[in-house]
Amino acid sequence: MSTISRPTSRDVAHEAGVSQSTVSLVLGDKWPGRVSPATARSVRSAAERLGYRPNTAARNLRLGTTRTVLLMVPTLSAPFFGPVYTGAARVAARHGFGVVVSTWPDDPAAHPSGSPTGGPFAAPHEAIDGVLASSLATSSMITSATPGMSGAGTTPVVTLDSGPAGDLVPTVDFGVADGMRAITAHLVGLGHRRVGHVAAAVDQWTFHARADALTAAVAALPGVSVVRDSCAIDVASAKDAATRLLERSDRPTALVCDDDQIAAGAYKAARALGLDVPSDLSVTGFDDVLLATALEPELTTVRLPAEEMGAQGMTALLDLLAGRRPEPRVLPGELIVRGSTAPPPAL
Amino acid sequence: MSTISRPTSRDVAHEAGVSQSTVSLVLGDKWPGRVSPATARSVRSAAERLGYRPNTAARNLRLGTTRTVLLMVPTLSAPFFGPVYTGAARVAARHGFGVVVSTWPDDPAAHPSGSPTGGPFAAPHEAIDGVLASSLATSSMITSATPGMSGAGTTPVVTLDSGPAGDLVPTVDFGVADGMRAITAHLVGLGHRRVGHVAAAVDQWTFHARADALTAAVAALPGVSVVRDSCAIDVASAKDAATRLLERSDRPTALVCDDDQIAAGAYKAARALGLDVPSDLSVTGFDDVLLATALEPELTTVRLPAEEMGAQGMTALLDLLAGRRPEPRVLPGELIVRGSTAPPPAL
DNA sequence: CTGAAAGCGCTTACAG
DNA sequence: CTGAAAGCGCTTACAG
Repeated sequence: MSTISRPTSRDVAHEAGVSQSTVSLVLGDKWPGRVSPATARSVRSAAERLGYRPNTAARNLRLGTTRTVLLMVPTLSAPFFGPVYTGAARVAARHGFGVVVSTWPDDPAAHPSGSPTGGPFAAPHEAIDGVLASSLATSSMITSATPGMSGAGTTPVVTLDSGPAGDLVPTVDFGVADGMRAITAHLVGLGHRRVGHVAAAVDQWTFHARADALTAAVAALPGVSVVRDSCAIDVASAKDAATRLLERSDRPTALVCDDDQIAAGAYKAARALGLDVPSDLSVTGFDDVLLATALEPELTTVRLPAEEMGAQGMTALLDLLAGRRPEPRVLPGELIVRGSTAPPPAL
Repeated sequence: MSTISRPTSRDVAHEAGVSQSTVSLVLGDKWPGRVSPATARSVRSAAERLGYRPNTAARNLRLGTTRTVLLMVPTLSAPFFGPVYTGAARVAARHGFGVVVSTWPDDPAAHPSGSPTGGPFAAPHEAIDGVLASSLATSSMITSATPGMSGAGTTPVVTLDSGPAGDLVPTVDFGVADGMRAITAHLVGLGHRRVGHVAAAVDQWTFHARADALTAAVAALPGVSVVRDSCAIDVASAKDAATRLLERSDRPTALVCDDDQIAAGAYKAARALGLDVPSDLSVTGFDDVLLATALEPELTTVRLPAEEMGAQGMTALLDLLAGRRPEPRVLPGELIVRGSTAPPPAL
């Protein structure tokens, strides 16, 4: 064995006194019935002794796969997507896969000089076996979710948090509609009748679903009404939108916010108008990121299992790569009641 | 050309009417002086026509490199490390490198069942060309920063936010000491004389540096004193630590917090004690993550260019891989004065 | 200036 | 049960 460079399967073969192909069979777990148990044992121990680890590039070249999947997210600067990656990478690693991340071309942080290629995707730096596409715009749904750089054929895709897709593609979604219904029930149970919705002006399935679910939930309840304004997902825009809602003559007594960051903006709007949260105004969020418990009072919100979504998405993609057709999955959100919601002020 | 699978350099050669090696020379930009310009042009156009992209696995196998670097961070669930990754990946992509992320083994989210291998590192799923190691514990500094899984020889390492390392390893750090000095000067300029330090009880260089810098800055100013308490980096622990400081008989008029999340805990402690920020108590943070402007009042803090650190770290690692010895770099933080600091209350 | 050939380290028929 | 051999798609001496 050479001590300079890392050992190859030939080194292991030499050490064990067998041929290189036998090593490959044993270490690839294809040996039962083809190699004697004793030989298999000696190969394993030789490999261990030498600290052998197979060369990924060689295996990939031979097999025509990369054991790499691409996770596409809107941005990595938002607190929500780190955990999605973590979950996906954990499951991937268990199966010898790596995960590379790419942000959509319109994320200025990742593509300062503009996207080099056409289409909705930035070309990844290397070939990939599959794509995990998170938070797609409703319009770009399925067709464009198939990157064009794969030469011919189609790259297997699983969409995350992008809504149902029939049989076209496996999906993993959050139960956002149930989450919105839980928020509505909670607020109405507290006595609220005029609800404001501070909606994210972002063309993603999840936000359309949130708005639709709130509208539907309120419509089912006589005497309850909802007014809506929308904003970008940043605190300043959210504060402006919330202020517009709170300056209406029929001021809402509760503000349902499309995510936790927007809720932070609603807090600011309330304070600026001299309204106390929660005694004058109830506020709810969505996601349950760190921010939710950093705010004062702590935020009533719907917890979305981001890491679990990454993990389940990767599991589905692995199934797909193995030729199976994974069922659509929906991960339930959980209403977490904290200090930002209370009965509306007495009339 | 086969329409089934993706084109290889042989397909391009056939299309251009040249040999495969000529294609390789041209596309690898090694042609000047060895291939005629006309031939080079025709190869390029053939490659373009076919949508040729070189097979990474084959190149890696031939060259013995992976064009993959490993970014090791404490956790991806904290808002700080997403941008570090983004910056590193951006520079890497420009040079045909990919970045895989791994968290230290003690991150429970990423390693639910414990770390399989010994040593301070979880083994990455594949071979790598280099390591970007962020936020090392002071004790584990250099020696353990060299993963043992690279067979023989050493894997090139650049440390981020882990302090100076002499000539042992290239480093990229933040100017945290200057940042602390700026905070101190700001507070003392406002009239504060009793400062509390809510320190992160985390064994990383950056936090030791923050504490030391604050101690030194205060020691240089007659009549100014500092008291210190420490906590884990979460809002609840920070609230407790801040409360202990604020219940002292010589209550500080300003709380210098080791990061923005800790500052959020300080806000809570203040509110619980009926103290207004900033009229009764000034609070400062560190990092300037999203949270800083979500809080009310918005937080005076030191902005740390996280994405820039990722980018510069990758640049340094690329230099190192090219055989150069990149100089240590220090990225200055910037004091951002917002609404959480004001003169101390009149006596 | 151009091409034929070796070889990176694997996996997998195929022959014995 | 075991081994010799082909070949994945590149890069780079080497020969012409």
